[in-house]
Amino acid sequence: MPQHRRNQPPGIEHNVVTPELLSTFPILKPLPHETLSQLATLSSLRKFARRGIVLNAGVEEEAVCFLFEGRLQGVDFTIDGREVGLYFVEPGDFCGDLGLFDHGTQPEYVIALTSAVTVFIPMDSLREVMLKQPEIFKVLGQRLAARLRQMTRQRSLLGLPNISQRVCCQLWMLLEAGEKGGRGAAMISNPPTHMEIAIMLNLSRETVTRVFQTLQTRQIVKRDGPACLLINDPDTLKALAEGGQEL
Amino acid sequence: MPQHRRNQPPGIEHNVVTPELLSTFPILKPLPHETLSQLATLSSLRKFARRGIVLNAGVEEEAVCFLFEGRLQGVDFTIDGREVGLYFVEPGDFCGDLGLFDHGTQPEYVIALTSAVTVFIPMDSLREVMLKQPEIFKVLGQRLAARLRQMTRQRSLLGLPNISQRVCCQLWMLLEAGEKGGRGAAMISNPPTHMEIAIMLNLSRETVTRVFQTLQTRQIVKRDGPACLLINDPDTLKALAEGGQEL
DNA sequence: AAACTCGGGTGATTACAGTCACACGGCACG
DNA sequence: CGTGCCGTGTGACTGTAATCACCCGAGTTT
Repeated sequence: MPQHRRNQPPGIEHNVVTPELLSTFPILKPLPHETLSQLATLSSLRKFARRGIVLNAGVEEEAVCFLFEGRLQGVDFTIDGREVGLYFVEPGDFCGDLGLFDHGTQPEYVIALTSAVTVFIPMDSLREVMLKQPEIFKVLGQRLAARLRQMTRQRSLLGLPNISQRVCCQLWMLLEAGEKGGRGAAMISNPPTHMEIAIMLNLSRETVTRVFQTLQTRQIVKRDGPACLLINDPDTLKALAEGGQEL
Repeated sequence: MPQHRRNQPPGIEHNVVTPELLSTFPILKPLPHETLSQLATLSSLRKFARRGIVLNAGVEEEAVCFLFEGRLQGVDFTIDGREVGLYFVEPGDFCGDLGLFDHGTQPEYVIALTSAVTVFIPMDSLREVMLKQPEIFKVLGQRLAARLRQMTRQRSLLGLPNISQRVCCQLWMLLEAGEKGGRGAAMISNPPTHMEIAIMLNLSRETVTRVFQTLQTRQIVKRDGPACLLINDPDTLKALAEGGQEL
């Protein structure tokens, strides 16, 4: 955890969940203080090391996981044990919310990509709150819809027969998700490792590395330390992503 | 449309939507008759020929599509024009409901696999109804969750490196979706064509055909006319799907 | 300082699925 | 009736990504 946390909410250092901590999450913010207090007493703060398992697939998770710090990833495993990357969770966001809607089991694993600080709010209490507060229900529905859209996009990515195009497309999506920056140059901070990209795109790590190599020699992207990937030439990247240009 | 429709609800032959027709859809059934009548006056009956485009991607669809008869498929296209199969819609089900939650655009196309009869209900009226009837809202949320689960499963299918395993897994899922039947034999009615399976699994049509050939010569499956696929040996199919056996 | 791990980089080899080309039967349709 | 389309079946060829094996450097642990 290299970067400093500024304005650290109370509670973190004592492993205690305060209403203030909860209210740092956009979706919980509109809740009345009283509700937050009640939720806070039921919630627990949990920290995970890199590669730690945050949510287990298959079991009926009894809590929704709110990410305060770090980065998580939803992953699944094929029957033969291959890892499949599904989505990322960034600070302020949450995961494991599917059970809120249908009482079903968590469909995929969620693991910590970096060490992470999370708040677990019991599923049933949150569900109660959500049913009483249509506003929250609505927002949760929107999030669900957004995830479905995202999965659809990702799925169509996998349909691309050209491998470099697939990688470039993924890079482009990562760029869109992060800050776009000004014309002519952009960057992706804390980019996924080659391995992580590979499991998202059904590729081998080596193949991803090779694509990155050509992207680098062609000056389209550039590594700037381990936590930053510079996109020197977003236009060309876009062209590659859309198949308007071959690598 | 070879098979006879028994108990045809009123309205179909006059291209008029009646409340009774609407109430044949499970999700609308609990609604009071008055609400149904109102929705009915706003709705329209639309028929599609095979390969007809039911919902367009990108545009903000102004209606949710309820399928009365036939079969639809959600499809997407990659940037380079390849078709990507996403999911099926069976009679009694609906599609294009994502906009109900987030007012966004329809993420994927929906096309008719057979000639189809549908009812289009304006999105905004349905949204109003849903917000007034928490019961409906809840069911819609459940459906959304179910689709997310289904997409996740399908995504992990695509991660399988062994092609025959992928096909067998898909067959197994189709089998689960339909009627299971007794031990020792089962069937899939109206199975997708090889081409349709191929675009669902990111394969070429020929490859799917070849897998089917070996499945047939090994007596695991058997064609019974164009509308039925017999699964002689579900156990072996399952073993193949789970990688316990090589083809 | 040695011994790790982890992320990245590279070459040689090879299996294997895509592509192309064509053939065949069924069925709808004028 | 012939014509055309559609779904399926097959062979030959080939491009290409996976695999394996290895190397390197930067951090960390001990």
